Amino acid sequence: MDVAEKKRDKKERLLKAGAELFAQKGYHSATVEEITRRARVAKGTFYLYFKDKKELMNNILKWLSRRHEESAEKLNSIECPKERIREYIENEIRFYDENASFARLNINVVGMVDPSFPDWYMNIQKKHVSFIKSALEEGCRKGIFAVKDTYRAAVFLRGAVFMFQAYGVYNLDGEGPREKASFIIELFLQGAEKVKRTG
Amino acid sequence: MDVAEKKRDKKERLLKAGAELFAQKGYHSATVEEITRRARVAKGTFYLYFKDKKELMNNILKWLSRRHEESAEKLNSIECPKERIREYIENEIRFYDENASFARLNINVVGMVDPSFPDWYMNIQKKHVSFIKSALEEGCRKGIFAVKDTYRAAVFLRGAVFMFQAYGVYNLDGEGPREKASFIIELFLQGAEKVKRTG
Amino acid sequence: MDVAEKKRDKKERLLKAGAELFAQKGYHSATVEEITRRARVAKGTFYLYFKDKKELMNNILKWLSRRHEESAEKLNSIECPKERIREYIENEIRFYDENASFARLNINVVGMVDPSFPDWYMNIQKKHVSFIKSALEEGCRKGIFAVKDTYRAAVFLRGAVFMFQAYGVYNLDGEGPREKASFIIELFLQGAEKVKRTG
Amino acid sequence: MDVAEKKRDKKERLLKAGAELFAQKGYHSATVEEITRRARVAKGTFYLYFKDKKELMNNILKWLSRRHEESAEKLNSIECPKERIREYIENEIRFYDENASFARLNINVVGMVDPSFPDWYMNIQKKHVSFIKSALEEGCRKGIFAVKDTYRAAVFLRGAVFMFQAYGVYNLDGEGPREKASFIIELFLQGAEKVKRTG
DNA sequence: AATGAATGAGCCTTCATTCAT
DNA sequence: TATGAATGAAGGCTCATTCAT
Repeated sequence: MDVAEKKRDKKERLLKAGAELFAQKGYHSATVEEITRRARVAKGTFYLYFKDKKELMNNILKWLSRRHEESAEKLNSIECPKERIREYIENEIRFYDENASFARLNINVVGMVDPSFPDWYMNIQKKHVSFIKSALEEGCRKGIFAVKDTYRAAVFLRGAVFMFQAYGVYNLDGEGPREKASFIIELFLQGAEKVKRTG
Repeated sequence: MDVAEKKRDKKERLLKAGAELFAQKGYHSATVEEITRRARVAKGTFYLYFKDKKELMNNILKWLSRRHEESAEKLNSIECPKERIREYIENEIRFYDENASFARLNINVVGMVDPSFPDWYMNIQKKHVSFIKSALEEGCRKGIFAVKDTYRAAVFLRGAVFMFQAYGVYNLDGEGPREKASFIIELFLQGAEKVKRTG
Repeated sequence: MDVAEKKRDKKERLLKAGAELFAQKGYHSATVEEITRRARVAKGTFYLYFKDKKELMNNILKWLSRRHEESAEKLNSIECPKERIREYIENEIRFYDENASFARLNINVVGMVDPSFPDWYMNIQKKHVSFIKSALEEGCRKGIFAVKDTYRAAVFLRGAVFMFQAYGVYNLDGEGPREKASFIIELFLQGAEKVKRTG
Repeated sequence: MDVAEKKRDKKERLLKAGAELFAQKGYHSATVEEITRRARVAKGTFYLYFKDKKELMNNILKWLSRRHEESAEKLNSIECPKERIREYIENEIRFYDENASFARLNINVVGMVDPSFPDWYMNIQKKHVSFIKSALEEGCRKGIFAVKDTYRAAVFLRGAVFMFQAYGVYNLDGEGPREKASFIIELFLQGAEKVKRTG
């Protein structure tokens, strides 16, 4: 492993350790000392890779977001908007299942430390909402969906997904992403009212 | 104003100041000094009313929750479960609108400071979910709703409501609680699928 | 001793401790911990009286300058400019003898820590020079002195005095202020050239 | 350029960079990192040439002193003590004009960092004083000067020169070394008193 | 010899908490 | 009960120095 690789490795270890600890104890309660200890690195080394603690946080957010986005890349190639949303939901739930620390971070970060953090967070939400919105609009054009206000409907759906994610993170739930996703999309599409339906 | 009242007064001022500052800057960034200054009370006095900073937070959470619950008390007297849910949603949105600091606190508090805080938070969520669940069950029995898994459906709805609350707090939205509530309940009940319905 | 007095006392103790330690080891090598220990005060207490270490330095400089100026106040009431300069010199030497730490501070401070420090220092020098200059001008008008360039002559004399001060501080010299002052003024007035003089 | 030359070159670059930075920001505020960067040398290389930062400072002081002494070497060949002093003064002023960083260093160094530094500094002063003293004694023997206490007179003159140097460094003055030197020597020799003189 | 990544002691500063009045 | 001065533990960050390459 050459020097450049070693450096990359160390930086990743710091990002990982930071993500875990920030998620576990919050930004303030996680100390730089603790982070470096977990990353098996001396305290001073931290500052070779990050200007300060805040920058680590920013980097973690970017780093995790990128991974999150990567996990969603394949979605755009799905033709059918209904199916696309289904996959989106499944992917969301799975990603949170597999990246509990990201989930907690997302939640923890809101409103903390730096005024820019919550903004960053709401931007992510807005991206999700706008992704869903496009799919809904396309679906409406194609005669699959029937919603008048696609924006609000997207917020609505995003909320439902989010809550399932949170429940998953807090271990209040015990089922797989696929089942959850199916449940959500079905309920979203068909509603909860007792009516007779005809195809 | 007798002594007992005066005491209550000071305690409330501290609770209020704490709630505002915690919501604004987060738990760690709001200092005891700042809180007491805003409450027009000497720093030492703080510790006559609260064992420590954490206890203030706990008290604030309880205090705000109580107010939140009070705002929801009338709901139980509503006969029709559909209407009850509608009112619940409207009340939720309105309460967050009117208590933005509570909203932010709720969001901020998650995962912070003390392992007990997120637990407390999820307990609140569970209460909401279980309230919705009961209404759904009742509605199913009465032939108004048709959901197989009332628990998941409740989580679903709670999520949708939550996201609208959050959007409201972050000023990303400009409509009244009533309209939002109507939108949510309609979508929840009728779904988004383009199908013919027969009564 | 009431609270206000106690506070004043503590502040003075910190100023004194700071002056001594800064003089002894320089600004950077003297730690806040050390200063508070010497002032018999807890470390945190320091920050009740001074915003930071730099502010302590600034306060010390002002504090010592004020004392220095006070020691020179009586000078202006001396009629004869020659005598006034004589007294000035004597006072300078004595003040440095008695306030060795001030002397060292003056010397140490130059160019250190903060760009404003050397400016401050040269301003002090300029004040001295301009004091001497006035006396020389007055003396010229009264026919006591004969110097064409009073400004440069003042710089000249100030330098001579300064060097005697420094020698005193560094214990390279063993005579009293009065003798030194007399020597300086005589040499300044009569020069070093071997010539016959007639009254 | 062979290896030995290269080494010398690097060492000189470090000395130069150190001298400039110490003069500019003071000993503590100039970091080894900064010094090596300016000298276009890796950080670790520093320790191949100097045991530690303090040793660099010591070397700089010696290095500059040597240059200072070299600039004064021709003085000893001047027969007439009066002229020798005149040249000495001129050289002093000129050297400081041309080596402002040395001047600042001299001033900054006093009392800083290490107890040995001010000692070193006062030793330089003593050398100057003793140089002047010899010239004065010789002048007295030759009937040019008339001073009883040549030691104190030398301190006196050294101080005057020093202050002109300092004023020059701080840009408070705008004349050439020759003029300043003439002014100083004249005032020193003839004094400031208004008296009739006969040859 | 040269490099620059890595180290960790040490310092300034903050702030929750205590305590004398 | 109320005050606010005093405390000191703890944390972020710097930087001289070491060391593997």
